[in-house]
Amino acid sequence: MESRYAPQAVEAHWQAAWDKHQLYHSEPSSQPAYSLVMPPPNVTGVLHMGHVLNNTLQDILARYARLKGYNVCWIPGTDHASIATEAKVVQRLRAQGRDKHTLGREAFLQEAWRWTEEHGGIIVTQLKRLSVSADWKRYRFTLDPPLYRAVIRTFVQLYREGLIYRGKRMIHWDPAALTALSDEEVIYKTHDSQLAYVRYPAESGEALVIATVRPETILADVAVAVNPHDERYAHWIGKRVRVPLTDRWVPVIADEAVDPAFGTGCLKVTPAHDPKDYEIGQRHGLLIIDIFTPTARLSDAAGPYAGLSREEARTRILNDLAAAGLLEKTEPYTHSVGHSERTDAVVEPRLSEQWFVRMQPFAQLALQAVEKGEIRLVPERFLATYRHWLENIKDWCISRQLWWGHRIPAWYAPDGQVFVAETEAEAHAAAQTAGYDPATLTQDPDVLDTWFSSWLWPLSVFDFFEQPDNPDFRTYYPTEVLVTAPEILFFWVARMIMAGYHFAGQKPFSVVYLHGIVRDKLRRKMSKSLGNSPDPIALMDTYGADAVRLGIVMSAPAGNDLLFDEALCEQGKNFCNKLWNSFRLLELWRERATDKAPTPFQEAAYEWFSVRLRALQREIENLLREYRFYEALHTLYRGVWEDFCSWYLEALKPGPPPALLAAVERHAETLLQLLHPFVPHITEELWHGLRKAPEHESVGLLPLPEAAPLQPAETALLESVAYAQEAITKLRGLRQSFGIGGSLRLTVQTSRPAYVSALEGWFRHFLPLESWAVQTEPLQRPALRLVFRQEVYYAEAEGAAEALAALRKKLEAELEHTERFLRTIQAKLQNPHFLAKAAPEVIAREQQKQLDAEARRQHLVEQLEALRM
RNA sequence: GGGCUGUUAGCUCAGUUGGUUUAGAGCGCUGCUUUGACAGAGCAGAGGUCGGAGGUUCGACUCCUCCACAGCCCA
Repeated sequence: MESRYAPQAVEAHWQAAWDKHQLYHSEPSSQPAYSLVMPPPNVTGVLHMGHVLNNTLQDILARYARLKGYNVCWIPGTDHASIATEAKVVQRLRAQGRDKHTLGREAFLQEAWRWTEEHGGIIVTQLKRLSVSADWKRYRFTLDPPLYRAVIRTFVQLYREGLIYRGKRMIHWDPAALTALSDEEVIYKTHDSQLAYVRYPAESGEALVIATVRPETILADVAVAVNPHDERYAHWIGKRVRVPLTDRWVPVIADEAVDPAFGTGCLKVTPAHDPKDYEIGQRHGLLIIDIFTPTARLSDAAGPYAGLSREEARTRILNDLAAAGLLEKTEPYTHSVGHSERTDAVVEPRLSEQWFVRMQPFAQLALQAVEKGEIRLVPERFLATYRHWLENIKDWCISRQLWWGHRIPAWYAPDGQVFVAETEAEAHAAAQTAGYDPATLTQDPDVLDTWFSSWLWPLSVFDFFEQPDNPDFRTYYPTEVLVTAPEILFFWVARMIMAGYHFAGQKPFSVVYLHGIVRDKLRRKMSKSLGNSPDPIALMDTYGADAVRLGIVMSAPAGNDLLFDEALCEQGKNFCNKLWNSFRLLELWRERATDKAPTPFQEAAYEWFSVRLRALQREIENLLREYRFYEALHTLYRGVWEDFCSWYLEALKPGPPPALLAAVERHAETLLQLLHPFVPHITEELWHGLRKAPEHESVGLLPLPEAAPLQPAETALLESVAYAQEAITKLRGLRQSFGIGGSLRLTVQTSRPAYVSALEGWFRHFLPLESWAVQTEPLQRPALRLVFRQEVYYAEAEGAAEALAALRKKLEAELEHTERFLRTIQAKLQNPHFLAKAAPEVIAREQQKQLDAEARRQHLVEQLEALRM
């Protein structure tokens, strides 16, 4: 073995081997199943740190479940990402001087498929580089024929159940992608803008002043509204004002929706371009003037302003208002503006004919499941957000004016009659029956929101819609846990829950683990433009995939956003190296093993670590059961570095004889198993080195039995060894700070000589000791003293005499601390309220503390006395 | 504007139902050690009046209220 661990070749080797032997392929069996579905990344995406986090956590769960003997089925897949992919294809066409519409639907889809094939394999390869132990044989893509059919089938079903409808509604319009968006696809960003105060003249010559951030929509005004309770404007109601820059007269109306506190308390009503205004318009039967084109330029309805962009029109209109003396003032104003999640274009509220899912009935299902505890959110605090969203849910706009995706299975007759059916033939037949000529039918050109296929994911990957009772579905559904980011709790998680209950009558998963967003160490979101988003592949090339996995988990405390720092990968790499070298030491011992019997201390150390390892395993397993990945790793990290390397292996030096070594190697093997979910490659390599197992066997598939609970005697053993280790550390500190080089003659004064004597081996091994004595009486000679717990350690050594003065300072400081502590305890014990109200065992504990502290003070005082001699 | 978190060592975080002796860890920092598994290391050390102000309680990092600051989600 080399003295430095080089991950690259090792990782490549094991990845290939696992793949070749299909270690992670699952078939239904009598073993209990543990299944999970991967949140499918965009098919044409590239791996970023968010994927690394998401998939590492799932991989840890999957590998851990295998150790515990489950039949683990982890379904990987990718998402067609309708709008994102289409945007990229359109962009490429544009670069080639072509465009979607002249190309036509069929040719465009061919382009899109070509794009998908070119870029689709990249992320899969990258996930494998990270060593995602998914069942790649079961890879699914949301446009695969069975999944496509599932989408169509559920659309038809919901339509027939009256849960899908078509209607003219105000939706968010993306003027760049030229499509409708769902509420969830709109991202609000703060904008610094201008609030313009505009005069609307009345016939009387008076004028109403209205504050607006969107003066360009003045041209679409059809009324002015005030709050009915607003006395300032009571006499205006029913009068008419002229819309500035036009000669259109509009009524002043009263509506509760007007906020009297905003601006001047008057609202210009533009039903075509604002959702709130739309509702006011509906209530008052106002007409609708639409002045925008689909690309959000001003249309012919805007007269002289036709052809301008929103921004240009805003500037021009402000100028014209000023010139006409109708602009009272402008003031700076900060507000939130909706942007398209995918194109970042400022969205425009737009009235249009779209398909919607009625969400009310679904919301009930999704809320109940979580509130009744059938599905658990981790961390739990997301329940509040989840509930709030579901209680205020609006219907889901599912049609998109795009081509890449699942095409809406609706056909229209020339008079607008709709026929929804799974196939064109069925639609034609239905039309025929209804007395229409099938030849005149045209299919809806739109496709469905990407999430309309994603919400079926846990069902469709197991072919539920094709064969509801198939063995895969029966075995693997519901899945165990969904690991994802909170930002898609509504987009996706809630809707999967709805779909699970509605279509299959069962939850899709039992636990939702929500991890944070990966940020840089300055808390900034990772983004390409900031250049603060490291390329995971480059990181893996530098540090190794195991180290990157450690790095990302070490930066991930449960539930919070995580601050990723490349230094953590370095730390991960160092940890791998440490682990590597500990196995090198075992190998060295194996080569040099002699037939001598183990020393009593080696046996004692072995006994100790046997218990310590069990305690560690129990701790780690408890933490993993609670999805506390970081803490589980941290426990393991310290267990390896401190307990295993610094104490156990050190204690066994210069090396155990073969029989004991074999037992030590079993300890090492258990450690490898515990580590395997976090660092699969190095553990596999070390295990094969240790066991010389054939390539198709894996430490990750070696059963890991439950660790037995600790008996009281075992807990006491751990406690006493921890005591010895702490005392040894303090004595080493004493030696270091007083510059003592040689070995110590150690005398321990104690009231519990048996307890201390049992630990002699540890002191002898870890401190250079010349002699060791345990007694109940104080030492009468001058010596270095350490007062630790109930004992006094007297250390005599060459050169110690000179250090006595320095020791006095240390003891004095300690005495002061002890006295301060004692005073607080005494105050407590003299407080009659405390004695009257505190529980007896609490009082007893405080009294014991007082006794201990008094004894320690006594020791310290005596030591100081002795030093003055 | 509505809702939800958080504020503990230089940084990132633990701290289980209020009472374990001076509130813990990792990293970083300081000093010593180039000792035979590992300098990608070893050994030790320093460092915090638990955001502020009140309150409840015999007792508060822990419970309550208010304030300040930071962040997230939603409109």
